[in-house]
Amino acid sequence: MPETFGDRLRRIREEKRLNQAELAERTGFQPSAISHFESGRRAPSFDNLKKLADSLAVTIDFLLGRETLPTTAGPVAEKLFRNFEKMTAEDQDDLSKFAAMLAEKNRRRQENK
Amino acid sequence: MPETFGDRLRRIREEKRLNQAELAERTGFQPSAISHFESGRRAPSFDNLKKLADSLAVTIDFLLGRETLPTTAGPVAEKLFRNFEKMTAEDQDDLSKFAAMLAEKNRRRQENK
DNA sequence: ATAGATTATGACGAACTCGTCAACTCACAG
DNA sequence: CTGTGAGTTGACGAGTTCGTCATAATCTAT
Repeated sequence: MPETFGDRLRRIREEKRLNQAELAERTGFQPSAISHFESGRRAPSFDNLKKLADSLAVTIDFLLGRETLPTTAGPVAEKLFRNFEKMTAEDQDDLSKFAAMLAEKNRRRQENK
Repeated sequence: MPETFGDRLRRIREEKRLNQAELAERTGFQPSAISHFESGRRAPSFDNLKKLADSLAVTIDFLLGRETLPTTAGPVAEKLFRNFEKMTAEDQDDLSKFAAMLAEKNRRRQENK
């Protein structure tokens, strides 16, 4: 059985360590709307699909299971990379180290259940 | 005026040298449905968005005008990019703010010299 | 200018999502 | 046991898209 849209949404949300209420707040939905999407009760409309992808900082294609890289998109990612271009190489290294630290922190949390 | 979804759909369809009827046949719509989409009278639903992207052989993100990253190349950018995907949404926000700070610092330094 | 292809527009009921809200389960901490 | 937080489910009217069809408008040649 293939992974449904709802399954994928849930998986990505949990990877980003958001609960339904938090994701609802970011997207401007009711928490129940997230639940409806994840359980397959409703399919998000055009506009709301965009909001979900933005809030999770992933591509819509990734959200829909067309696994083409990069998986990252949206306003947060765009701002980050735009600013990345505007700093010194040294600052870029520092930023990258900070990112590695955050990613590592998340990896360890994943381990400890 | 930003390019609307309908504008983009039309542009891509014409690039592929399809008329509305041909695209309609590929997607299983009525020709009028394509016209409705291109003129902005209707916004395609979740499912139909997928069909359109399939039939035109483009990503949904491209269809929606989301610039696919990265514009930046190099090992440092790639590492940052990979780690970005592996952190919580909140950390992504924090990282982006840190990047904005560094970029701002560099901008001010440029001014004073 | 006439004919044919292409696109545009508008209507119809059916089906769907929307936001909102209430009621319910379930896990877990005090 | 009691409460608190997270998630589920189901309902409601309002609004939208659905497929289908008819018809008007526009373009493209001969």
